[in-house]
Parts: sequence; C-alpha cells; structure tokens
Amino acid sequence: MVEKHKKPTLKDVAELSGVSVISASRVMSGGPNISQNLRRKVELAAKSLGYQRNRIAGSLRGQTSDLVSVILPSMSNNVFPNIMDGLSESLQDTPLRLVLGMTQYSNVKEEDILRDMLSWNPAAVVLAGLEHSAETRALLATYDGPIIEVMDTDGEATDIAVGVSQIAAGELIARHFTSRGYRNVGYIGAWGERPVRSRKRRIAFEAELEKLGNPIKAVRICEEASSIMIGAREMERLLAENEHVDAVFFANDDLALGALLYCQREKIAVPQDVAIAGFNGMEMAQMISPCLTTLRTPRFEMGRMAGELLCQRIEGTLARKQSVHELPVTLILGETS
Amino acid sequence: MVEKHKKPTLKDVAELSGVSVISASRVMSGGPNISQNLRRKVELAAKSLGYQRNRIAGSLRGQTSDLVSVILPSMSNNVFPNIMDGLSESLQDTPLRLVLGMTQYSNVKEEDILRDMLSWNPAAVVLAGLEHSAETRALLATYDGPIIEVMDTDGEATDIAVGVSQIAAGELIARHFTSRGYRNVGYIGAWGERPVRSRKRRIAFEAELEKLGNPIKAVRICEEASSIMIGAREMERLLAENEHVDAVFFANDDLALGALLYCQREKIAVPQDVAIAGFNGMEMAQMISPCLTTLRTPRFEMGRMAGELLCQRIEGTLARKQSVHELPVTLILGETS
DNA sequence: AATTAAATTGATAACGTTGTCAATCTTCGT
DNA sequence: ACGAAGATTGACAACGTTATCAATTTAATT
Repeated sequence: MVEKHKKPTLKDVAELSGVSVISASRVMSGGPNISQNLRRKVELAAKSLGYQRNRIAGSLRGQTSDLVSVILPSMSNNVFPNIMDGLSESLQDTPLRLVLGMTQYSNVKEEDILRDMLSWNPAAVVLAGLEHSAETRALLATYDGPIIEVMDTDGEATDIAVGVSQIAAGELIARHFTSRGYRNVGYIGAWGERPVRSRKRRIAFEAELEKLGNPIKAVRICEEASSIMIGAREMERLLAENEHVDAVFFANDDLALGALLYCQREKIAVPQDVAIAGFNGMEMAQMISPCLTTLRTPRFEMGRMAGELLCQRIEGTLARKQSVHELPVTLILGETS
Repeated sequence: MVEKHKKPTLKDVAELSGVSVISASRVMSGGPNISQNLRRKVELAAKSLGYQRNRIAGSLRGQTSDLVSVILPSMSNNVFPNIMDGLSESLQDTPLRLVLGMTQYSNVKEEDILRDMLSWNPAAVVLAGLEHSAETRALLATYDGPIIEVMDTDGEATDIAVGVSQIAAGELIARHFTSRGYRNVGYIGAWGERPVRSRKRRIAFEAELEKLGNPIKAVRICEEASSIMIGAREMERLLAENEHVDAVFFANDDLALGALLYCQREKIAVPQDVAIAGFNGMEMAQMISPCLTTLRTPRFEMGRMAGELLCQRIEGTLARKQSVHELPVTLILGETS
C-alpha cells in the first residue's frame, strides 16, 4: 500500500488540454454544448492524468448531491432487500447513489439517521411506512426534495407514498376465507403488531369478517419478533384454546410457515382441518409442499416505482404535490386454504 | 409543500452566539477543547436557528467523507442483506454512512460503480469476493483508504479480506459424506459456477473426496441462476443419469431445498436413499422437516467484522498492511445426511 | 453580404466548512 | 509573583467544482 500522489484536478486537466477550467468541467460532468474537438482534447488530457471527478466539490457548489437517502428498518427479511433491488434497478442509469440507514424499527434511530442524512443534502429521501415521530416529521418539513414513503398507502403521505393498502389486504383475505366456507377464523400476529401497518391489516380483516357475518373467533398477538418458530408456537397455543378454528390468517409468511410445520408435525390436515394464509408472498413459501396461500406484496415493484417517481421529481417532470401510488396486493392461492 | 428558506450556516450561528465561525464549527462537529460556556452559547444559537450541518462542505475541506462505499452483487438472497446488517451494526455509533451499489455480478458494472464511488472520496470501500477485473484493480490502486473484500479468503487480498475459506468448506463436506459412509457422491451447481468462489469450493470438495479414496461420481452445473425450482430439476436429472448416487452436495441451500422437495414428491427417502447437503445455512432450511444439513457461513459476523476493521483502519489503530480474516464455516448437521 | 440566432467558451466568484498557525487565556509548578 | 505549559479561541485561506453572466464563434436567415 503505497502513498498516493495528489489527485489531479480540473485545473490540471484544463492546463494540459489548453481550455478553461469550466470547459473541462462541462466535459467531465456531461454538460451540453461542447464541440467535438474540445471534448476530445479534454478527455485525452483527463485520461492521461488519471483524473477522477470530485463529486463532493460539485455537490457543494451545486447545492445538492446525487445521494438518495434510504432509511429502512432492517435488511433481515426479504421485504426490504427486494425494495432495495427495485430501487437500485430504476436508478442504475442515473448518477444517483443509495445511502442506507437502518433504524431497527426505532423512532429515535430514524430521527438520528434522518438528521445526519439531511446534512448530506440528498437529492431525495426514501422512508418506510407512513407513521413517524414528531421529530422525524419536523426534520422532513425542513427538507425541500422528494420524500418517498414505501410500504403503505393507508394514511397521510408526507409527499409521495408507494405501497399496498393494508386495509384492502385484510379485506381480501377475509373474503377469501368466508367464500371458502371457513366459519371459525383466527389471526396470529407478533412483536406487538409493530410496525403499525400490520395492525391496520388485522383491524380491516376483522371488520370485513364482521361485515360478512363471520366474526373472528380467535386472535393471538405475541410480543416476540416474527419467526418460523414463533409461528409454530403460537399456532399450537391458538389451537389449544380454540379447537374449532378452521382457518388462520398470519401477519407474515414466516409465522404461517411455522404454523404449517407445526400442523405437519402434529398430523393436523391442512387445509382440511385448518387452513393457513400468510402475508408477503415469499418465494420459499410458494415452492414448498403444500405451497402456502398468501397475500403477495410487490416489493420489487414498490422499490422500482419509488425510484422512478423520485427521478421524475428531480427532473421536474412530476408535479410537486402529494401523491399516493397504490400497487395491488395479490391473493396467491396455494394448497393451505 | 412550501418553499424552504435559505438554510442557516455556521456564519449565522457564529453571529448569533458571538463567537467565531471556526469555534461554532468545532462545537457542531464535536471537536475537542471547547469551554462549556462557549459550547452552550453555540448550541443554543444553532437550535434556535434550526442549523443543520453541511457534511458536503466539511468533506471537501477535509479531503475525505464519512461515506463507506459498499459494492455488492445483489440484495436478492439472504447472503448480502445479512452482511449489510452486520456492517450496519458495527458502524451505527460512528458518523459513517453506507453507500450501496449493486453489480448484478457484472464486471463492467463493478467498474462503473467503483469509479463513481471513488469520486465521493469515501472513507472506505467494501467489495464482494477476491476476483476483480483489471480495471477494477486499477481503480482500487488509485485509492488510499481501506479496501475490505468480504466473502472469500482463498486468494490474494487487495487489502483486507474477511470471509470463509471455500476450500475448507469443500473439504469439510467431503469428509462428512465419507465418514457417513456415502460412496456415490454427487454435486449440483448452477449459473455456470458464478461467482467463481463456488467453483473453488467444488474443486476442493472433489479433491478431498479423491484424497479420501471416494472419488466423485456425478457433477451437474447448469447455466440458469440458482433457485428452488432449478434445484429440484437438476436433482431429477442427476438421479436419472446416476441412479446409484447416495449423497449430493449443492452449491447453495436454495438448490438443496429444491432437491429435497423433489425427493419428497417422488417418495425418495432422505437421507436413507440419498443424502442432501446445502451451503450457506439459511434459517428456513433449519426449520423445515427434515431440517437440512448445510454448511453455515457467518454472514452477519462477516459484515460486522468488516465494519470493525475498516473503523480501526480509519482510526489508525490497525496497521496499513494486507490482512486476511477467516471466519469458520460450520457444518450444521440436519436430518438430510 | 449583412444580420440575427444559436452554440460555444471563458471570467468571476460562490458554495460552507475546517486545516493550520498564531494569539490569548488559564492553569500549574517553582 | 513569575515563567512555562496547556487549553482555548480566532484569523486566514484552502478545498474543487460550477452557477451565472458575458464574450466570442458559428450557423441560419434574409
């Protein structure tokens, strides 16, 4: 590891190519209205000097950066990585770069991360969910660029929201269970219904069942975070207390898979004795036998659309007003219901 | 969305608090040797003005930024998200921020992303794997900060490598199969063995079997990307051509799970008729029945260690010389072998 | 050919913070 | 009380690019 020489600047490139610094800048930053002759001279000089742009300097002068702040709860399940992939794809032919901060679902962390992110003058901010602390909201109010909230459309968007309707999802599964003839319906959630969008979904699920004359019979919401193991345990408990339950909707696919494994171990026939439905539509859940009935959320598409919308805003081709973009949540009929 | 006023600068804070600009700067950036009196005055003024730091300006003057470039192939499987979580955790109490670029395993994309990332004067660069194009290597040679390569330790590190030994992994599973009495061993890979580390693992697997007097009997490596479905299909084909195969090692857990599902469907007893082992140690694979035998790679720990090492380098508490940090790959004995 | 319009290039200073050195103040030791 | 050492504060200019306006050149129109 040898010490590197002082990096060449545009001044060096300009001198070597015999043009002004600002002309060299225009060439290296892809500006318009450059003659072929001048462009070739500058590119040749830059290459021979090994010139690398200084985006920091450009961002200071230009008053904004090509950084997109992405503040998400975690990368530990497939929801947010899929969103990142979609975001990444829609930004790949732009100079924009994703700067990632993870909150672990903590409001205080979201505030700290957002405050720090704003100090980088980002071109856009992407956040998860529609519910934020007052401090987060105050910070967002000082920000002038596009704010994209992903995941949820059932509430007031700060600026642009891209997601699925938790209410529509809850209603969809309620109608599915009812139309399938299930009359003793249960629900299992975890982690005290954090984030709040899972509670929105459950409430809508219950309300729709009620409207269909098929009121919910059992609800279990534990405090531990979701996992396959928790799904199995909670299914065991719910069935122990409610032996007539014939269908259960789970807050996510991990829980549902855990329940399915529990039923397989206990020789409980699925869906004949009890039907199971999950939420998110994880790939794995579609491949096992019996494949899981689930509500699929279009996470990649969410990320991609978020990326497209923020680009349009940055380009000025999308109006600077609040908008909500709802993507459909899809019932994936499997073999568990 | 109302137009925001011009943002207050340190000059405004300094004027309001009656100190110099540089003193205000020292307070806001956490510098040492500030009297309590002056600090209180500055903090009060900053708060009343709603001052937000300008990290861009500081990075330009200071010649480096608190950005860490992270260049990974994708977020679509659980390997890299786990690494990101580990990285994120070790950096959470630092001012460092992760800037993410995704290559989709393309050398050209890695070069383009790296070139752009370097123009941000990052504090460190994190890359996946030890194999890079000549252009990527040339770009890294112009960079003076810490370079962390994660995933692999079987090759020449550019600077710091953190990962598992693919060779040790291949040898471990070869010994496992042999000690279990399997004498007709197969291997299934996908995507033409991209990235190259999966070929390293297979070659070591085969060599170790050879050394143990138990030469491999069947190898299938298809061109499609890994998935559960591909695993099932390739298992069907391998068994059709090699009906005596009694154990198969897979390039990853997705493939192994697909094979397991295929065997369950075809009433092939696992592990009695054929044993199955995967690679990566995905959580799901440990929870299903029968739970998968697999080699677990410590991805979260990889990310965390990478984060710790780059911090030490930045602080100057780690020597500026090449180093390789190997984490153990662990045989998770399940019910499939 | 002359005039107008569009394209191209350059001059100037701005962006907001902080590295560095010097000056001043405070504390400690004799 | 004085001198030395350490802590604190401020002055100055630097960092590298580009927003903006003007000047010059080139192309199009009459």
